[in-house]
Amino acid sequence: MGITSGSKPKRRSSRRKRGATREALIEAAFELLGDNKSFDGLSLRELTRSVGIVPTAFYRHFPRMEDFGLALVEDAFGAFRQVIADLKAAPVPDSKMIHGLTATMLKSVQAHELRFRFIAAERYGGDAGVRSSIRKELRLIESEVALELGRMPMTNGWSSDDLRMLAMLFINTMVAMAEDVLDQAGSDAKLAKPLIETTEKQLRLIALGAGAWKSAS
Amino acid sequence: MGITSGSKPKRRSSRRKRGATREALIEAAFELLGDNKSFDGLSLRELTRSVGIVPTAFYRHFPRMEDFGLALVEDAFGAFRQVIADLKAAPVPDSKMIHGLTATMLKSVQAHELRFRFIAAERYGGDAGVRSSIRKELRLIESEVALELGRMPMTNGWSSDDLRMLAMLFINTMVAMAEDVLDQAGSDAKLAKPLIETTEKQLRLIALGAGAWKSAS
DNA sequence: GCCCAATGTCAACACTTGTTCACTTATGAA
DNA sequence: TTCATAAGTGAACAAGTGTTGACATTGGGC
Repeated sequence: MGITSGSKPKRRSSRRKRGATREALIEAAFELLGDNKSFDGLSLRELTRSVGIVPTAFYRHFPRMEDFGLALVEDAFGAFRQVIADLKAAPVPDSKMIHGLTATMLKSVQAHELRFRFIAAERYGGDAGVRSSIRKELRLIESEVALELGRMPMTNGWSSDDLRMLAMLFINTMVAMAEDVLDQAGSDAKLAKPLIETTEKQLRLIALGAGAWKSAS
Repeated sequence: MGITSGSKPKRRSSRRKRGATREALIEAAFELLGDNKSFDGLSLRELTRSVGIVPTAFYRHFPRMEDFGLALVEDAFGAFRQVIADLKAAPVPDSKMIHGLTATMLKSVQAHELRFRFIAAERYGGDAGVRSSIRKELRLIESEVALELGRMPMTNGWSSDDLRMLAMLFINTMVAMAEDVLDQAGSDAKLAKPLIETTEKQLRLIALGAGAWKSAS
């Protein structure tokens, strides 16, 4: 007897590993959202359908849709932090630093395309909970970048307010590039090229401004 | 007899003036979208409900939902152009130019709050048609701003590419301020203050960079 | 004043949606 | 091996959805 004793021919669906369905839901959501949809236009049913579970099973993993949104934000910013780490780790000779930054940024953004699409789309759109959660995460990243900028010789003697101001400007410019690349070019390098060239120019101009800051005011 | 001859007690709803319902639909949409909703989460029925007409009447004004989206973009950018005009018309003594620009921008954005919310929310979110339409409009505004920047003595001898680059940077910074103000401060002047101060600093830094541009590269 | 086009109404269609409830099944720790 | 519990099922509910077609009313240009 043993194993065969309780076996039935009708096994409904091969169950996933422990936390796998949760991840599958998140991944499926990013995919659906990447296809011209926004979070609050996303339905629980099409989500579970594309994962291959019954609608009600959703609640086993997320008690409310709101919690799901926050999980998405968390996951997406995991990718964002990875990008920041890449930027820090990238070996950039000082002369071509800006070029290196944009190139690394471009590659990372394209690698995590769906997550960045999500962040861009939901940053100012739709659900309030998701939005404020994104804002909070961006603030943290601002702090991190500000800290990094403070290490550079160029910013000697700057107030922390000014450092943060510069970090925001830097991030905004980078994010704008990311958004534009995803929106217009996708993974097409040819289309992306003029966008990153413009961004490089902007960063150089900002660097020039930073060099003249305070000493000239 | 005269007027009373054909009158029935059951007049369903007082009809609006000629194009009024169309405008009412647009206005209602902005209001609904301002309340934590996004365009593709907007339903035809709740829209018509809030205007006070029957669902099917919607099609009398817009054959498809898509056309409605484009109408919204057009309307919203009407407001945006108004802001640009305000910026141009504002009497700004050179010494306090940047302060004047941000102040005017802030006032205009708050005056057309709902339209700017819409632009911010749909710029990278949801419907593809709306998104690309917004991008097109922003390009036009970029050109206009680039032209204006080209008139300033600071940009003497700049290539049109560089002018456009600067215009994009300028607009991005302004738009970021607008988005943040709407998202965090609403119409509360106290909350908005630090945001515009940061923006002013950023613009001053950009101006410094522009002053050093090309001559230093 | 007449009349057609613009605008609005009503009923009905076939779906999709979120959430509940009571069950069944598999898994991992004891 | 036992067994509590996490994970998935299926039926059912009351609402909400977009779109159709045929009909009613109004107002502005002739």
